[in-house]
Amino acid sequence: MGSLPTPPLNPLSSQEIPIKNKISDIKTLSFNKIPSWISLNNSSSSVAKNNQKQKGQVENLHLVSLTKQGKLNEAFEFLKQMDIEGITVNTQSYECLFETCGNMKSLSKGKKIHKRLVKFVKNPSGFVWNSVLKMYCECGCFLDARKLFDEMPKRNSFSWYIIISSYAQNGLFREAFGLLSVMDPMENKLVYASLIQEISRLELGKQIHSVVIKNRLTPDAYIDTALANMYATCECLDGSVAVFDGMSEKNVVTWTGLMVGYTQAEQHKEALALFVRMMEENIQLDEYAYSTVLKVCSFLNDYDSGRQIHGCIVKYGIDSDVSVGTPLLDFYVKCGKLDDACFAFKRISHPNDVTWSSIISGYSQYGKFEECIESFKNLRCEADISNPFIYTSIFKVCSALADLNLGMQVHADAIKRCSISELYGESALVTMYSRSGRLGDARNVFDSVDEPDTVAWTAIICGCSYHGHASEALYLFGKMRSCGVRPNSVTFIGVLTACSHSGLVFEARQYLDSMRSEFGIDATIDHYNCMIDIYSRAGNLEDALELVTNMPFEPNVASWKSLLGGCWSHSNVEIGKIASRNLLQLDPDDTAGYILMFNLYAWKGKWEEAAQIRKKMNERNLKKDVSCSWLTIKGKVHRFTVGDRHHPQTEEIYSKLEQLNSSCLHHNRNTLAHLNYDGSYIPFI
DNA sequence: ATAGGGTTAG
Repeated sequence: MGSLPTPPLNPLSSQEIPIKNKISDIKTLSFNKIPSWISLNNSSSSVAKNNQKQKGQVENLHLVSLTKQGKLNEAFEFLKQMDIEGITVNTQSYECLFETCGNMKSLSKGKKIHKRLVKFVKNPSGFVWNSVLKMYCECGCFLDARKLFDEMPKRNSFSWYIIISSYAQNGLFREAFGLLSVMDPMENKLVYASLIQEISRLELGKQIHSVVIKNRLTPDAYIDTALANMYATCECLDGSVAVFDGMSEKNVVTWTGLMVGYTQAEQHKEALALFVRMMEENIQLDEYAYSTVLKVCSFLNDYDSGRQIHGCIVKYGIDSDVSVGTPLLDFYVKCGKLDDACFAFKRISHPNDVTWSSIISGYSQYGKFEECIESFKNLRCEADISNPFIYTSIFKVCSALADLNLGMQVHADAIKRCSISELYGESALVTMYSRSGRLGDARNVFDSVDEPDTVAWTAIICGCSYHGHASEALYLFGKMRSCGVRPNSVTFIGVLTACSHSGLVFEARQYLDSMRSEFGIDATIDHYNCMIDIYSRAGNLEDALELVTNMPFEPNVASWKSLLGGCWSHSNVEIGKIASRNLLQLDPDDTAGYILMFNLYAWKGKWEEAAQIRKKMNERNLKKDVSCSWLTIKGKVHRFTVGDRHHPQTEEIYSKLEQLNSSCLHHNRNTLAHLNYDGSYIPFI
């Protein structure tokens, strides 16, 4: 049950998420998605007998399928059976096996296949040899890789490329340069480009630049572009610009590369200026250039430039191209123009997962929850597309709606599709469960996180705090620190809220002070407001007032409201007057300012003053904001507002409420006061 | 050789 000023949106709560028919999916899937339980073992020999020409083809395909799924043990078992049946393993299968062994860094299996290759395959092609070489490189086994490379019967420029770029990727620049020096540079420009691409240290970059010059590989658009990008990677934008300016032939890739360089150096204005130059020089722009410049506009929040660029895109007729349309729609999302984003989205002829995640996250970020869920439903009906980004956004929407039913469905769906993003998705799930009243499930999700980061820890700490489990929240905060994870400003909101709920005034003050001294985090006004709330709730109204007036921020509505709330709970008219006066000065339309003060005067029997307040409120024609609460039962949302008697079971509900209320009587008057304040029994106006 | 998406609070 939650309480929000806006009515809950719950478009999916009583419906199922559309899940595409699994069987029909499988028919259209490519072979590598066929699950391994569809075994061809039993039928394989008969298939082979029926079609002698295709002997072994089905088996090899199955072998490839198992391998591509990473089921290497099953693949090896199947390989044994193929041997028993006398079926030859073809070249494609070998290549695939080496590729997967490399990807999975399974050196022992890779070596076995290598031995097999040598034993069974006469005169393998250069292509196969390169796949063996790549496997050794990817497994990080450079001794074997080098041995193979030196002895390789069919060595081509791709072999040089594989080993040299692998050396470079692993930081083995000495070895990379060693091989480079014995290679024919003119025949292997690609190798140079790949090596240049891997360099992220300026000294090394300069060295290779001089090698390039010495070997007369420049001027060359390809090489020089790589060099310019390399300087950008080494955070030496001057170097990039120098190479760029020295180039006589620049192509669109060169220009775009420098634009990206400016972006990475957070010089977005310069990037945009470069784009303008590109247009002036009549460079034929491609989708990469548009994509990059649109991201620049997003960063700059430059709606006008973006719209002009949109115009060019339409003129060139590429707004339906997914690689331009997606950054375009995301640009509109970042500018908060969701209608424009939606328009751009609809123009894209083949939206991909990035497109969908961009529009869905847009709706989620701007609180368009209904549209967000609607898009998600459309996606599930229209295409077999999903990714962890999309689910993360949906989890967030479920949190906002506190819709446990939908949240659990989507969670299950995400598990089936392996689409829960580490940390991002997991943290969103923690919040989703905790805000839906399932702290235990939130904890389960948190406990399953491999290495929780600041955000994940913060999510569970805030969850505990939200549920009033202050000591657990503070315990987790300690544990977070002992795990060496640094808290941030949001973490302290959670910690301070926890203190607030259990009246830990002294501890809260210590946490607040430790922010700067121990963690180097500057407290924001939100942190001070938490502290004011803590003092106020605990009845330390003088301390609270002192903090409001002397904190390093101008008090805002929330600061005074906390103080006024405390004055009401602790019946302090004097400070209450100060608080309400300031509150109403900042926001004369804030009803809480009037109501709390009215209640305070009324409680004290100061009817005249109370009437004054009420008069002022009437003069401004203010009505108390109507809050609503809701709960979902069997997928149906039951919504309640103050004094509401529309529900078919009104009588039962009110009698239960009466019962609950009388059992609360022994509590302090705050409990009742809050009920009154909500207007459930004595409507204020 | 160049491009596009997500998380924690109130």
